[in-house]
Amino acid sequence: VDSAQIYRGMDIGTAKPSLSERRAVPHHLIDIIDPTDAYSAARFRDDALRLVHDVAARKRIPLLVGGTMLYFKALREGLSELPESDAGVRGRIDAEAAARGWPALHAELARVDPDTAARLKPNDAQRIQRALEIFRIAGRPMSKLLARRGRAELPFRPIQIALVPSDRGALHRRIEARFDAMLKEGLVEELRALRKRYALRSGLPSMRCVGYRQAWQFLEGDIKRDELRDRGIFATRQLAKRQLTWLRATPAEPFDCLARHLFPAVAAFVERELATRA
RNA sequence: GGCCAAGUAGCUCAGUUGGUAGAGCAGCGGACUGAAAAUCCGUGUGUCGGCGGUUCAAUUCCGUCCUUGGCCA
Repeated sequence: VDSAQIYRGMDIGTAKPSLSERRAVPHHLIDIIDPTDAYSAARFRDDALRLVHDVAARKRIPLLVGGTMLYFKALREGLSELPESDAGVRGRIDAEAAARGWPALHAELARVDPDTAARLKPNDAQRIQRALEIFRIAGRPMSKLLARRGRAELPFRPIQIALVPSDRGALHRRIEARFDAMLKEGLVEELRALRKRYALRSGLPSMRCVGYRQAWQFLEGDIKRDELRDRGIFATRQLAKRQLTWLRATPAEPFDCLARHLFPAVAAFVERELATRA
């Protein structure tokens, strides 16, 4: 469950598991698309359901690991039936936004889909674009389509475990060390090579990933080396904070007796983690 | 040792022709349905370096001391 490790060639900045780790435990949904392409929550849900089925059929236990919380939510709760994204429609909306500004498109959305416009801010480019895209393709407002709940029932019972850092300062120190290590391993050089191999643009989802966005700015000469380090660390911290916001909004379930019985090793791990905390 | 400049929010700085101050970044909180490591929203009391003086009133003017940087010895 990771929206960054899907990209081929983006190894250092996405902290992909090493080859030996992948040999010890088979990993999935890594290196599945080129950095020029885009993935989606819907594709993730389909892929994840298929893989869980396959793994279970081999009498193994599927572990869903990662921090892309929207993907978890899409898997758990399902998605409504909405039209897929369309590059042509998005291109036209982008052009209109460049000319008139997003608040103008927000006002336009308010005319065709007042409910969705009411919950979106006038500057939320991405969501305004999506809502307009849906209306133009489907001819119906997004709010109406969302009213029909997607099929949510899962063919398995997920046991959810989240480790929330108890010391924000320690988290920040680890993030700093992590980004320094990535720079040392050659994050900038990796991106330089990727730019030669693929026709990349700064607006691509892959190039907006934490670390790659800042390394791109560095290669363009927009920022200096120390700014690359600072901004990479800032962006990682902010991502971690958003993930914590998701976790707080996710109702906690007790790690119950059945889970302990089924997964004694996981139970032991959780107990050890809890024991190290005050 | 002398001269000059600077000391204001965690950082970089603005500002107050005297009525106790504000931006960017960071941080913190929140939202989240096919781009989500994305996108967006909210949130700023800090001995305005210390001490003293002038004044109804000083962060602002004056004196002095401290710190930092530069130049001269």
